[in-house]
Amino acid sequence: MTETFSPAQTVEISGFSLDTLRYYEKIGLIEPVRRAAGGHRRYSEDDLGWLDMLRCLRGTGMPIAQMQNFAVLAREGDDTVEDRLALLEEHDAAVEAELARLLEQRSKVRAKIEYYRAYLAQQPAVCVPQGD
Amino acid sequence: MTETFSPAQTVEISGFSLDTLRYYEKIGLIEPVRRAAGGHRRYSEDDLGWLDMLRCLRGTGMPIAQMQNFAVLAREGDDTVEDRLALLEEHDAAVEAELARLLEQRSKVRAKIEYYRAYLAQQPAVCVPQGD
DNA sequence: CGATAACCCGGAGCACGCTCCAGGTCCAGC
DNA sequence: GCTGGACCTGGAGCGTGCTCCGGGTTATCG
Repeated sequence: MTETFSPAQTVEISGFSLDTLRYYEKIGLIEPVRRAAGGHRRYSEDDLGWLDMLRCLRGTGMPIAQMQNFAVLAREGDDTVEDRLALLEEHDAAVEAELARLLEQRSKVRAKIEYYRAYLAQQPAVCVPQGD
Repeated sequence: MTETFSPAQTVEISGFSLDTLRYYEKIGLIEPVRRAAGGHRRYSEDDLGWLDMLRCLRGTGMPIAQMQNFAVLAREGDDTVEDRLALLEEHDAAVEAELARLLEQRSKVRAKIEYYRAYLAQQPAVCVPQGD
């Protein structure tokens, strides 16, 4: 066990591009990845788990800077679990707010759509000759 | 009637910054705004209505480029209503998809939160002396 | 009439989050 | 052994969407 994954496999699994993976490592979002003899990266299962976490956070709009805070805490060990939990809960609230905002804005867009539809219904087929 | 609004009022009402208003005008998202004698802008009620539309679109994540397409159609007159409707419907579908994505990702974040909570529950109060 | 605030313009700058590039190294298959 | 593809590095570049700056003009208020 303790399988490892090539960069290409990791791209495939994580959904991050190769460049993004290296970028994340460079800025400390990922701990330095183990290397094979020749210097090529070998991502561990733990790395993939962490990448999955990052995907969740990015996918819900967490800024890089905040993910960095989270990464620092994660690296400090088990006694930061409470802090991390707090950070996630705060983020969850932010996501909730964003969802609410989106829903509200969507309803406005839909109102505009209805408005256009009504316009078209009331002013039908401009090009159709009337009454022959 | 046919009230007009100063830039400051328009900022207040539209929620866009002064710079953003001028930027939008520059890139053609807004038609050239009428000016008072001295060259200061006077936004019309129509302008405000259009700004409200832009806010809906931006607020639901429509890229500037697409809003520009929309603006061009709007400027071409009433016989583009169908095209505009199609554009809005397409956008509405995109918003829908984005909402679905967000909801799914949120559930993953919440799963992580639960995981942390479980960890804390199982490993309670590290600092409390055990059994005196 | 003077001061202060609001506004004008063109253009530069910025924050974010990647993405691409050049010039090399490593490794798997024939 | 050689070739082609995957991978390495540091650093530059880019797309988006504003935001800020400097220097000047116009409006408002006491």
